[in-house]
Amino acid sequence: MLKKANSDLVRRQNRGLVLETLRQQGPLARITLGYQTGLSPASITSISGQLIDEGLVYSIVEDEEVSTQAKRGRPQTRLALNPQATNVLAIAISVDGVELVFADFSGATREPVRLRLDIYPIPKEEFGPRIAQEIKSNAKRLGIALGSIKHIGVAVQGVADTITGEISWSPAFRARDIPVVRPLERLLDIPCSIANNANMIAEALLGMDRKRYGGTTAVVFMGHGIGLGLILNGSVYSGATGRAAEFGHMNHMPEGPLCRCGRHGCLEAFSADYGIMRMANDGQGTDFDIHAPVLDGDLRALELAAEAGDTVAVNAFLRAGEVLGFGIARLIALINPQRVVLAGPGTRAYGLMKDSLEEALRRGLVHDLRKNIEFEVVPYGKDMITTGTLVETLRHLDRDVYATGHKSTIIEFSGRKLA
Amino acid sequence: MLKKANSDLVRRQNRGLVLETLRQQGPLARITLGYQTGLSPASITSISGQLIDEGLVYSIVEDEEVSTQAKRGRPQTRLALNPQATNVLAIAISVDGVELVFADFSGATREPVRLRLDIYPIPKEEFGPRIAQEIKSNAKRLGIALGSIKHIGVAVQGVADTITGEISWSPAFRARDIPVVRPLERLLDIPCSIANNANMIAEALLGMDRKRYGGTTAVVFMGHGIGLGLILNGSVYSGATGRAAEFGHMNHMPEGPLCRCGRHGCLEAFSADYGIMRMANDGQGTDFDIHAPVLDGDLRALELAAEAGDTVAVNAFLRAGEVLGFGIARLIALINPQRVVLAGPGTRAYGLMKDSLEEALRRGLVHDLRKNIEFEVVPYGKDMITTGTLVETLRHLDRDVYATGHKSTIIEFSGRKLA
DNA sequence: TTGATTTATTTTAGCGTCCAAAAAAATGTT
DNA sequence: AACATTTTTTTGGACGCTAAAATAAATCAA
Repeated sequence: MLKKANSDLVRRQNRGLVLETLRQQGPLARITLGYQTGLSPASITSISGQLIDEGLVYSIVEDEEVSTQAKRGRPQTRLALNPQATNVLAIAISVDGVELVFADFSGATREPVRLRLDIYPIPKEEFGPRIAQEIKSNAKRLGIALGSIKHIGVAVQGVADTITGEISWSPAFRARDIPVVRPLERLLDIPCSIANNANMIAEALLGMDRKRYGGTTAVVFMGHGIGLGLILNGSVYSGATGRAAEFGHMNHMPEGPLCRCGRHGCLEAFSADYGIMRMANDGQGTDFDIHAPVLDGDLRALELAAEAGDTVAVNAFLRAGEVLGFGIARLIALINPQRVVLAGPGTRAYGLMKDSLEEALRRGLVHDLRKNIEFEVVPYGKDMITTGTLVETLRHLDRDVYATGHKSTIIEFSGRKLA
Repeated sequence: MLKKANSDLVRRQNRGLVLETLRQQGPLARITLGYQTGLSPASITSISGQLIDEGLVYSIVEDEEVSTQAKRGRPQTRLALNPQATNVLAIAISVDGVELVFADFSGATREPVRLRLDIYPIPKEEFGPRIAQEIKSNAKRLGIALGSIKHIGVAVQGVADTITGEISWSPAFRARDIPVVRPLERLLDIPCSIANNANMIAEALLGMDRKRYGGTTAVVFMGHGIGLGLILNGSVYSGATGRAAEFGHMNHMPEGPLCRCGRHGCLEAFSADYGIMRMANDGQGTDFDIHAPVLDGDLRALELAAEAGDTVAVNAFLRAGEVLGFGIARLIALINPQRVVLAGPGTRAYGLMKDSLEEALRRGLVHDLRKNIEFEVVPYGKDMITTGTLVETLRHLDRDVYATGHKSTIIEFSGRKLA
């Protein structure tokens, strides 16, 4: 259903457009900004004037002639997002621990902070307060005023419920339904949101190259688990109840090996790191502790063995690739994306899985669907998750918070209007 | 990325809103319309005035006091969509043949026209012209001027490419890549679009009850094939390249029975009517012609046998239900919809599949995901597909064609402006 | 050095849309 | 007939956008 439109909408949308354009393209002169947004120079003057007054944007004073080689005419003065306008915080939670990344309004980040916390056994009510405490002390240490932080984005490995703001289930915790958003908002008085980390990788890709990933893209995350981020018509889709897609727990075969979730035959029971290790260790998984975190050294050793031709190791990776291939075939049959991206630390062993994965795609998918899909493996950077979280958080500020303008704020100062 | 906003956008959106509100809620007084849309009475007067001038809406002259019991105050005058403003046409193509349904701007339909055409063997270039011919003659017969038809919506069983406007593949044709949109537009000079019939059923549900189906709903169509219509965040999603989801050809098991698409183990090879018949006939499908259309009488007989307790028949339905259940479990793991709807003629035998389907859901899906999903079977009406197509077509007119207003049209009359 | 030229930005004047408030319309009540 | 009530229309103003004019700030050329 359509929504009512009025001049408020127009202002919000165009302000948001200007902010997003500056964010994506870096500092731009007003004339370029006008060209990129489609707005007239007059409107740009008006909108940017307000944004400057509000301290969100500033006019760059070009020292010397910079790069712009002496051209005729009045020189351009470029506008940029003001880094000091606000701060944001991204939090990544996984079996590897908890990481905080502070950033300013321009998106520039501070050094990531890795918390020294054993979160696995933590009782569910203690997690939120504990993190809030860490945020406070680290912000203080870095000289960031708590009040200057306008949003906190949390990315978690596992199932995040974006509506209740809880971690429904995560391999990083023994507990379930751990409240995160509520306690952080209450204790810190900062708006907060939570999402699944595969979705945040999708956001990061979208932030990197909107043209490439902007249509319909499936981002498969391979690591301690198998996750999925879906980009549909240019924006990241998160499930109906706010719960992200559970691709790793899509069933591959009814009577398969035991999964960490308690079911049998989930995709991730074959293709996540623990599935591969189990397959290599005993082929059937009878005496293998699937809940123990897989050490990267052990996995690396298995990869080397496979590369050296060890049959058991080779087969473990081939099986992982095959099952992943069928999973992707099913995904394609449902969603029909233009592009499938493999990401995450698990892609390091992609070479060992490639053949069986492609064979599975051939067997599991009609040619018509397969032929138009671009397939790619992106090199994995550990910071993709926090980067994506920051992208999402800053876009939220651009579109929903600062696009509105401060008119209402001014009125709030009292009933008395400014002359 | 956001788009530029201006007063043009405001007008279009609000005009569209008024048209959609009248379409969904029937005739309304201006005051009610204002309340429903959130627009002020002044704006409603202005917008509806224009719509009336353009002949899209008219003011109902209430003969006598009608239902409105004598109330104080100026009586309401209700506004309604003008049926004569335009006509539209929905075309449904399936193995059962081709059906035309003409409707006016209010959505009132004429008697469906079932074409006498054997389309299966038709060469791909002949289909479009042939249909165009039929449209012309039937419109003439019904006294509908071709020029009054402003849009044609086509729904097809199979894979429709909404971008090229071709039928990529359909069980109703021997040929592939049959152009539809292009020839109809060229020969009739009427804008045309094509979609998958499961998507059109989703549109029909959405049109019936927006609140119920408006969030994220998966509509599974059971019939000669297994189709899927996805409603994501309130609107029907069609795949990236414009190709609708191919749920029926999602692989269930690598070495399964042969499917009509040529692969082995597709969902529909177990659960579509021909899959069930094959299973009942020989259990393995060695000497069963899967390409022959299944006669409804035969299927009905099998259902009766199963209801009477015939083991082979019972098992065929149970197997169909089981595989469909696993397919739906996989679908849920990916999309996490709020609601799953089963529709189509195949639901007649739902009672025979229910137990195994539910058991498969239990085995294939983590409890967390399963517990929040509403599951329902809707009784199937043959007209759902054309109804959905008309819903979509009329919404397109409301939002994209008539929302724009006729200002540009007036200017087009010549360079000369009207005084 | 000065005026012409060029390009970027700001100002001005006007337009379209929305809305609050006032006015008008159309009916019922007393 | 005067008043009350409800709906619809009209009026006057606000907001945001834009074309066009004006202004600003530089280079170029003589």
